Amino acid sequence: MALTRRQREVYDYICEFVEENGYSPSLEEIGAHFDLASVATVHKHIQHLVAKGFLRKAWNRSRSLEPVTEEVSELPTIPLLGTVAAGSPIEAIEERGESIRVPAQLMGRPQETYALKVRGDSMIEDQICDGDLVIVESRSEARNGETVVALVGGHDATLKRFYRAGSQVKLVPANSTMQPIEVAASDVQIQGVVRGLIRSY
Amino acid sequence: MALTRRQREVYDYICEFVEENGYSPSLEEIGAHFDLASVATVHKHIQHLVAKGFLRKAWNRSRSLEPVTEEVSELPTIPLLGTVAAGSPIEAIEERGESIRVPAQLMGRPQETYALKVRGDSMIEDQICDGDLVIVESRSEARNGETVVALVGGHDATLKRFYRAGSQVKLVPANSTMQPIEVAASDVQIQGVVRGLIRSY
DNA sequence: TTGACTTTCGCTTTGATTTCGCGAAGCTAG
DNA sequence: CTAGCTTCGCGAAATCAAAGCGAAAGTCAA
Repeated sequence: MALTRRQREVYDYICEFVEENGYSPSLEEIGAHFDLASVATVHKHIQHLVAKGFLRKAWNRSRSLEPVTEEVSELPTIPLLGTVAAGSPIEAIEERGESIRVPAQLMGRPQETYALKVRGDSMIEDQICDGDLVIVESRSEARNGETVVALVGGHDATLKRFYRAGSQVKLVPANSTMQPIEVAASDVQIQGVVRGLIRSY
Repeated sequence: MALTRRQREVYDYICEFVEENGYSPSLEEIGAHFDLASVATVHKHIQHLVAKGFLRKAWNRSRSLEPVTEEVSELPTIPLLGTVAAGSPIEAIEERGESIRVPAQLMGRPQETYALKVRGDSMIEDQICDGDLVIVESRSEARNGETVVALVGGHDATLKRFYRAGSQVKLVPANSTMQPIEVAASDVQIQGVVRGLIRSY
């Protein structure tokens, strides 16, 4: 989406104006700067800029122009859904409404990622410990060996390693003092796969 | 959400007032400053500012205006300085010029925080493994038990647990197959203390 | 209770944005 | 070259939001 020369000039002027004044110029002011006799002209330029993604604006709102800054490294915000038991499955995921920001490198598809606070030490041998935040990508399938959030029996969420053999699924804790859970694949619902981890000391 | 000129003026005045007096102006005072005859006008401006996220206020409380500091979207960027050996000290910290953004909850003082990529498995029992990114707060002193980045003999950076007994310092790897380093306090320079950890699968 | 504030209501004015239809240039493909 | 496209420009009318007034009612803290 390339701009024409005129559009570029208008865009630059708007940016400059906003930078300087803290509010956006009116169509008339823009027109005056370019010696244009009709605001309709300015309006059309702005529509093009919006269409091409260089500007955002609210409809029919005074001075609502906003240059779109290509925030290269804007941190995605994802919801913190609740707590997941790393040990025996004790509680399901529950909505808590919080949200956190995570580094982009931990994220796959932005819309389908969420965070859970880990409870218990059952994944300790995978270096996931109590209190850690795991970044989970929402998926309904997993590959062998991946660490997953799984719903067993429809109501208990748990964090385990996933292995499938035929129609049987093994959910293995990374803790040698604990036993794997082995159930029919139909009784397990994969909620997501762990993509990242954040720990705060 | 862009402001109109008037809204920006009002907002600026409120900020200035708060800055100067330590409390927020009343509607009447704001009105007086702009020669407005009705507080209703001021009230409307403030409602817009609140709606656009520039101001917060308590309902029906005198002088409860609070300019919203843009801290929410202002994400701390910290430099990724290089690699630190979690095992035997093999290489010093070296500048690589990269930088990453981290969640605010991992940060202490923004200016004095940096990240290092961990190499080796010597901190494995503290659930820090090869490839992890540790968030380090720059400090020259540490308390017993903290995980630190230390310079031993002036040139080798290493990640260890810190224990001090008198003038002796013990740097303990969290890996039972490895030996602690024990040296005079004068030979150890603490570079920083680990505050957080980020792992990407 | 009182007085210092904030909310809310209806109404007017002012200022900006939208939308119309029209025309002149300029680019581009057939 | 030229038909068909897009950009760029004009001006006027319509529409809507912002910005203002004054008065009355409601709240809170002291």
